[in-house]
Amino acid sequence: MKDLVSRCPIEEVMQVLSGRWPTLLIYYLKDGTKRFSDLRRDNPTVSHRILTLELRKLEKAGIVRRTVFDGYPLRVEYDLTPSGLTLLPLVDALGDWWEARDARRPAPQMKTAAEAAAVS
Amino acid sequence: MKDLVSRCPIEEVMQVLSGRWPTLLIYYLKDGTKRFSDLRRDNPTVSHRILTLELRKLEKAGIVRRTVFDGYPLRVEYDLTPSGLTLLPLVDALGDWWEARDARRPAPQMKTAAEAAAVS
DNA sequence: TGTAAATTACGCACATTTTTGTCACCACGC
DNA sequence: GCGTGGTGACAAAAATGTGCGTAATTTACA
Repeated sequence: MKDLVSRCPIEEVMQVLSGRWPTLLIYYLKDGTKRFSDLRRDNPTVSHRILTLELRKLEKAGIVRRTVFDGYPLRVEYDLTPSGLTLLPLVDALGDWWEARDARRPAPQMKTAAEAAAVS
Repeated sequence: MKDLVSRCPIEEVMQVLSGRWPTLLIYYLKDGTKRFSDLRRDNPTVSHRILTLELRKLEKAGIVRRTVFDGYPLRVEYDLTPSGLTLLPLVDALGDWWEARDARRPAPQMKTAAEAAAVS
């Protein structure tokens, strides 16, 4: 998703929120200020490069604030901006919608993991 | 985003909604039933292959319903499921949030396009 | 007391993986 | 041959990962 194809705000938000990490990072920052290494621990599968890139993207979007303290063993803190805080309930709502939808779905469904296993 | 790294519903929704097209398609289907070719016209930059793939993904997620009519010039219709309809306001809310955030942002900001142009 | 090693939060170059696009092709009836 | 709604093979592009280097200071150890 390098560039936009419409002037639609929906496409613009998705440009920022698309992918696995942005929403998860927002979710983890819900608890308050975190350091870079905290976020890595929260999600061990993200590479440090991608984590920095995603955080910068969120910063540019005005969702996350990055604070650098100079000193001994370098220290950078991340937290949600006021704007980011207003986004939080929307992201949560999507999660809730997904769960509710799961409950709503007709019976003959399988979890994706089970499906994958079954195909083998 | 081939597979999940957490059991978090947020990650699961994003697996479906990530990318440029899913939310835009949902948005276009807001107006009601559309045919495949209508959706292509709504968004001329999506390749037909991706359009089918995205629609199938949304179908599997229970957001979109696909109806095939057999007859002369083949005919397939797409519309939102009840579940998809409940998702709609959430997607709209994201768009609204983005616009509101734009208004909220401090003055010395540039549009990304302008930035890109300026760098050259 | 001197020296090596670890820590933190990255940036950079390169490699791999994943996603997306292109093009050709199919069946159907007109 | 046209338009409809696709599918499949292959290619290009984009996203993501890997491993190394860096700064300043602290700690480990002899």
